[in-house]
Amino acid sequence: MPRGARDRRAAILRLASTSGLTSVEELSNTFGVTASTIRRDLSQLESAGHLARTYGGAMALDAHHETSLRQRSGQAFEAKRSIATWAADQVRTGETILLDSGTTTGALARELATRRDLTVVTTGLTVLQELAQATNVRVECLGGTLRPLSQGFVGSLTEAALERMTFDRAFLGADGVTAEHGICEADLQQTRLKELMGQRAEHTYVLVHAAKLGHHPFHAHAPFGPGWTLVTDTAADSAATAPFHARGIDVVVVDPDGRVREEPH
Amino acid sequence: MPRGARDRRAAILRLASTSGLTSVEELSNTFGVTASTIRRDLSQLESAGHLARTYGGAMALDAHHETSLRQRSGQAFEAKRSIATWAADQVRTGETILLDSGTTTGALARELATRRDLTVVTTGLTVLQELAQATNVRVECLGGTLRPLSQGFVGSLTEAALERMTFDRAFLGADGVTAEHGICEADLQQTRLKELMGQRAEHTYVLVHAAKLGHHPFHAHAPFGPGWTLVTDTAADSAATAPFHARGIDVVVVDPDGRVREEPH
DNA sequence: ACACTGTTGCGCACTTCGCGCAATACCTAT
DNA sequence: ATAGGTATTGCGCGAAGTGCGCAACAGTGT
Repeated sequence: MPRGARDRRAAILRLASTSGLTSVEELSNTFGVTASTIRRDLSQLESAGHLARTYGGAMALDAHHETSLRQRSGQAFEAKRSIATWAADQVRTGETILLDSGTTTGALARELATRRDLTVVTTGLTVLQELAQATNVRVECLGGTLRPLSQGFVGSLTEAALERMTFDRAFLGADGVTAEHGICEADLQQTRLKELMGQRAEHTYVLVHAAKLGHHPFHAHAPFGPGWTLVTDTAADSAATAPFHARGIDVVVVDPDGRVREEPH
Repeated sequence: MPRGARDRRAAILRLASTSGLTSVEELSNTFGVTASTIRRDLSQLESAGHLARTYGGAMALDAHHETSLRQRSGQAFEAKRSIATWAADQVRTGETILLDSGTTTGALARELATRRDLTVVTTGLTVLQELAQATNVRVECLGGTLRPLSQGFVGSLTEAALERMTFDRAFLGADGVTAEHGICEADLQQTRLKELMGQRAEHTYVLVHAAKLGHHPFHAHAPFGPGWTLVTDTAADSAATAPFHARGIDVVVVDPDGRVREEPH
């Protein structure tokens, strides 16, 4: 009954999700097939990214881990980590900072997890996940409606919460950035929120790896505020950063070792 | 230099966390020790719950997965799942429901992740993690300050957001529950929040597995509101549920197959 | 009816794993 | 400082898990 192949794989996923951890032998007995077959199933499910194989079995992989693992193998991961390291270095003890949603700010949150005497306010689920166990960091969430794609909170609830607070520093992400139009996002709700976030901080940084410079995949924009700093990685050549310089925007280019290549103002 | 044992394990954790996935051979080469030693390290780190071993290596385990796996092997896990299944069955299409923080409500969120046309509002990070990829469920977070232990949001931000909404159903967790004092939590901030949550819903359910019945580990309480329903599992004998009946509180006892043992009103 | 794709079970070689053992490094208490 | 106890490490071996090729078979489309 080879029809059962798809059904069995789905069942394996369900079992793994509910029990968290399953063994090849257990699955083999449950479905009455050989261990070889189970192994093949696990191989396939692993390739699909729904499962992680362990010694003699498999473990469930939730959405966060799924994307997280995918992110880590992405080409921009190193760039994001460099940017995050630099950004973490700007944060001083005792400050209250605002972290936008996104993977880059998630990386920054990871860097900050071991700090003490720090308040991190965020609109991003990724950030919350990274700081969930950081007992020495005060973590606040602005709330709102969860956007599935960006894993961030938006909406009137978010904006209302934001209007009650100010910050020492705000770190924003972006889907794209151009010197002319500023931050680019999928919809106006997000750009308005980012604009608001940037306005309520003493120092505002826009963290984008080089590939996003000069691109605007969507048509909602939030212009750079006065004094905002653009932070990117060494994959950005001077042709990419020049338009920002021309408009008087501070640009910081960080290399993988954390050194800064140029920092005009 | 066996002093390096602890350092090496910490370094392994760091490496695994940043790269997401590492191999025994790679680690062996990096630290200049035998594969056996690495395996022992991984064994220990796995027992400590910081790591998941794969075939020929290990993978990072974030905080969510850590606690999640621990929870799933906990003795009350089956009870929680039974309660969550019953609770999910109460939720009708189109409703807006409120989920408290906690592992039981997290299990409920998991049950609801595949539903459509549903709005879930929550104060719990666990719930958010379970619903992060649930594209057919509208997810809202009330925001607030993250409490590390309960992984839930509390504070004036949470309460302010709560005051702007009402719900068809609210599902609350608890550290303990007695017929006399109601829900028991570690501090007054949490009990006040739960009280508020229960007041703003049409139907309110208190989800607690049997071991928590009759216990009040702390001294902050939130009394049962009128019409609230206590939901627990079959490990609760009639001696445990009787005090609640005596006070006119509806009690639902769910067995692992989802059947209800008693439901007086 | 026929070919084709996908699935399954089996055997085999390879890799990885866990455990016991002896030697060594580290820690601590006197 | 020294001595005793604990923890760590490397090595060898048997056991377990894994991947791959092969042949047989089910389900599908022409």
